[in-house]
Formats: sequence, C-alpha cells, structure tokens
Amino acid sequence: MTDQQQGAGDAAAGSGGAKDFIRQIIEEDLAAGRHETVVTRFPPEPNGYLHIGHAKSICLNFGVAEEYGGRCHLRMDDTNPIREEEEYVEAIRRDVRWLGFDWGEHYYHAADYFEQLYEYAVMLVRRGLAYVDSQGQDEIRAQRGTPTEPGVESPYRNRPVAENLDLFERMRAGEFPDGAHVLRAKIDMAHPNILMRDPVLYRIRHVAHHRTGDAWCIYPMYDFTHCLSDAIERVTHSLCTLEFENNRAIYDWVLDNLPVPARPRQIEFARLNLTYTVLSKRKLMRLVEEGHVAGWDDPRMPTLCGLRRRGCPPAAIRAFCDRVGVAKRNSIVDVGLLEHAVRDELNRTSPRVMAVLDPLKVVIENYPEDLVEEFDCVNNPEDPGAGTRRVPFSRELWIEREDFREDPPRKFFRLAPGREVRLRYAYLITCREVVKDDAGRVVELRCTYDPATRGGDAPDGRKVRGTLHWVSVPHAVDAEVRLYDRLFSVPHPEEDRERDFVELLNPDSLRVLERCKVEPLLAGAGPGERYQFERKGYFCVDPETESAGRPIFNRTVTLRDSWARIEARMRS
RNA sequence: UGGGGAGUCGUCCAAUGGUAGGACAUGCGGCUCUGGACCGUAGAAUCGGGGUUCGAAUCCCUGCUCCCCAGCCA
Repeated sequence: MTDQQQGAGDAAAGSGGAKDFIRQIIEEDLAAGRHETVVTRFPPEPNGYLHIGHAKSICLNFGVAEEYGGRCHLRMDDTNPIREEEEYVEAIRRDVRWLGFDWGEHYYHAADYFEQLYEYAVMLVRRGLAYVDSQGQDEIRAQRGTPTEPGVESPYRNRPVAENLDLFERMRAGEFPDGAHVLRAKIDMAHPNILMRDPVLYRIRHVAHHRTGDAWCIYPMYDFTHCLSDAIERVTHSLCTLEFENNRAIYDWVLDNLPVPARPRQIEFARLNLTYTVLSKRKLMRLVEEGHVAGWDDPRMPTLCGLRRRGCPPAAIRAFCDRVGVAKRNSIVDVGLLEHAVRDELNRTSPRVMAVLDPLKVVIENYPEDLVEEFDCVNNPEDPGAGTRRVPFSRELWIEREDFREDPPRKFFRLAPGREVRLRYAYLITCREVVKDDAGRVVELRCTYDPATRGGDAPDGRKVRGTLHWVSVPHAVDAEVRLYDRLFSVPHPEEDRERDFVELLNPDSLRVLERCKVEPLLAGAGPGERYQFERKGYFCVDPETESAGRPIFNRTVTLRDSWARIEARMRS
C-alpha cells in the first residue's frame, strides 16, 4: 500500500494513441540522425514546492527519455541566491522520486557551472558581444523602450573590450557593491523582441548561495544560464512552458555565439492548469503564509507533497498527466479528470474496509447477547489475490446515520421503519422501532434479524435493494476522519477580476469527524496506507496518526455517488 | 499602432488535403451483497467571412478573440 519507486512506463500518448507534437519532433530528429540519443531535463528552481503542474513537465521529460531510450537529468536551476533554499532542493528530489522517476547519476545544479559560465561570459566580452553597463536599474529600464518604441543604447555600450574585461573581472572579485554594474549582451536595442534589447547576463549580489557559499558575488541570469547548462549537459530537447517562447531568441543567440559542445533545441508547451485550484507559486505561497491551509503538504494543496498526504497514488498522477496530453493551447483541465484517475487507480489497488463516519447505534433485539460471529469479507473484488479477512459481528452495531430515514424519500433504498436491508456480508435486518432522545433526535434503532439469511442471502429468494456497511460496537476502533473537498468553491478562482482569490476559498474544504468507528483491522494502520471505506470513498492514513494515539484518515476522494445525484436532482 | 504564440464537443486531446475520433463529464438502460466497479447506449465541436480544390479543421487571404513579453525573477 505504500509506493514502491518504480519506473513509470505508462502509455506514450494520452488520447487516441496519437503522438503529441513534441514526440513527433523528437522522432523526426532521431530519424534524420540529428541525435544518437535523446536527452531531456527537468529544471526546477528550488524556491518552492513541486505541484501537479510540475508533474506534467516531469512526466513529459522523464517519459520521452524513457520511451526513446535516452535519459533525463534533474537540474536545480539555482542562479538566484536570494530566493533559493536547501529545504526546497531536498523536497524536490523526494517528490520527483515519489512520482516514480529516476535521474540515475544525472543530478546537477546550474550553480555547479558557474565557473564555466563565467568563462563563456568572458568569451562573449572578448568577441565584442557583451559589455559592462554601469548604469542603475532605473536607467536601464527607461532605456529599454516599450513594445512599440525601440530602446536607447547605453552610454557604456561601446566600452573597449579591455575595459569590459577588467570591470567584469573586478565585479567577480567583489570590488563593487550590488547594482553598481551589470554585464549585458550586445544585441540590438531596437529589436522588436524586448528580451533581445541587450539583456542583462550577470548581476552583482553579495549574498551567500545555498550551494556555492561565498565563492561568488556575481550571479548569471536565467537566459544566459539555462541554454548553456543544457549545452554543457548535452541536452537534445529542452522542453519548457509557453511563457518562455520569447526567451527562445536569446537561447539561440547565446548558443550561436559561443563554442558550445552541443546544440540543444528549446520547445515550448502549454503548462497545466486545473479547475478549483491555483497553481502559481505566488498564490500557493500566500495560502501557506496567510494560514488558509496548514502548510505546503496540507492535503488540499495541489502540491505533490499535499497530494501524497491526501492519499493520491503517484501512478494516478502519471495516468492523469498522460491523459491530459501535450499541446500549445492554454487550457484549464477539469479537476474531475484527476479525480477519475485517482479513483481508477485506487479502485484496482486499495483494500476494502468498513468504517462508519457518522455512527448511529443499531440493536438487534433477537440476536443473542453474548454471541460474536465472524464474517469473511472480500478485501478487493477487483483483485482476487487480495484475499479475505474476518470481521466480528455482534448484537450492537454502528451504522451510518445517513443510511436511515424515518420518512424515506422516493428511491431511497436504505433503512426506514419497518423496512428490511442487508448488512454487508452478515444478515438481513428489519427496523422495528426508532428510539429518540428528548430533543427528538434519533439515537438508536431497534431491529430484528433473520437468522436464515446468514451471509446476506435469503433462502426464499426475497430481494433487498439496500446493503449497508456496519461496525460491531464492542469491537469498533475509534478514529478521526478528515473529509477534504475542493479548495475553492468556484471552478476558476484566478479568473475573478473583482475578488481576491482567497475570498473564493471553499469554506467546507475540510470537515473533521472525531467520532468515527472503524473495523478492528484498522487499529494498527500505518501512515500512508490507503483503503476504500466501502460506500464512502478512498482514505489514507495521515502521518499524524503516529502521535495521535488513534488512527487519523484523510479522505482522498469520494466514491461516485449516484444516490447523491438522484437526491440533488429531486430537490431542484 | 511592436514582437512572439494559440483558437476543434461542457472540458482536455486527436485527425498533418480524403467518413471530425477518443477520454473525462452528462443523460438513458443493464448488471450488482459497495446506489462502487463493470457493460451497453445517446446527445455534444472545427472562431467569423472570402478563396484554392473533385474534396479544407488542415492550404491562401482577411477579420475577430485569447495568452505571453518593457525583473539586475525563473
């Protein structure tokens, strides 16, 4: 029930067996002999936790590498010491492994290339293709122009090479304060692509780096670092999201102007968006910092650690990413698709168990006081190899409060006064009397059972429509159950122009049930174990169980509930 | 009024000049000791306008809408 980290060789294509455009490009490149092997990379910046959107990229990069017999590198894109922290790099490695992927020996940090990057920068200076600009940030910004007006050249743009070399060297040596100078590429201040208007390549930052410590006080920018890191690692296909389309011009310019060992190609695809959640780092950060959720691994978070704690199996995430496909169109995937992938996986793999979330006592008046029977229950009807277990049954039982209606509506097949239902695996019982407290609340049901129906079938062939789950009162184990629902109450929380997204949070995204009764087997349940609570949903043991003294279960997702749909429709 | 991208069922993805197909969702039916799962079935789309062609989602022209870009972030 816990996950083995094994390769994720799922189907190559999500829909209809067709290859996505990236795989088509790769196949063409391979067929044309442009590469002998495929090398991709997943390059997170260690300044936040990985989420389901990253999973799409991870599955794509590791997936194509696996399919075409190549390899995929894990590379920390750590060029900005101000934002990045060691805490995140460990979390990222853990999450990628948990998802089921293996980078083998190919674990890298952009920071490990700082020396080579510096040498490349010097080469650019020598070639007259980069210069030290001594203006402040505001001047540089003002000179950049706008989308419709060209920029203005810096007065330092034509500094002699020797002077640039000297200054750049002294930048590295720490002679200047932050912001005193930057190294810029000398491209074209009138370029229609603003990113090509002499982009900054290096900035001074007297800040310790999580990996290189105090070795550097100048740090390279993304546009200079990423393409060269790819080239150094001999990446063949550098897959990134759509917002980097404009950056491809610099990517190519840098590689075209430097003697690089390989010529990677950047290809952009649409990032994943999901309904009823947010996936931007900034917004996820706010949810955590403002306390709207309990942390990065809150089971409502779309982070991989959140999904893990929620009980979502990595195989389900992989299957989901497969079905989502890869294209260039901005899109928002229905979270129902994720839920479907989760149910699909869990249905096949999780053991069934009986748990009563909102207990109502049933006393079987004609059942012997001291008798305890045990019934063989199927662990997983989808998996005959999962076997059976024995569950104790006695005169007093817990059933689900919502499985009884004093005044049953049409199509309600469950228990009601005078009505007969089946207790799963056990007996048919009939409700004889409803006991209420002074407030009129139903507190107990007095029932009778038919001894001839042992096992759940009537010898006379009479049919019952309803089957209820139950837990024997004297054998029940107390448990806490946390019912998680969608984090937001609207499908597109980011699209609302009037209201801040935190105002759209679903107030019922978490309901804690303290007095649940579960079958005895679950007394020893360990963190991470996943179960189906029959008729209720899929649940996963929370890590806090270990210190709580009783099991705590997180609801991963409900079972599809057609009765709830019928009832909702009858109401409207 | 710059440059770079994208528009196909409710949603996501296919169809690469030759019957617009799949998945999820939804409706209906079947089966069922989980109102689960499963099985069957139905409805549902090519952004608009021109053109080329025997034939256009696909090629051409034109219009419209949406996304990205003016960090010393990635």
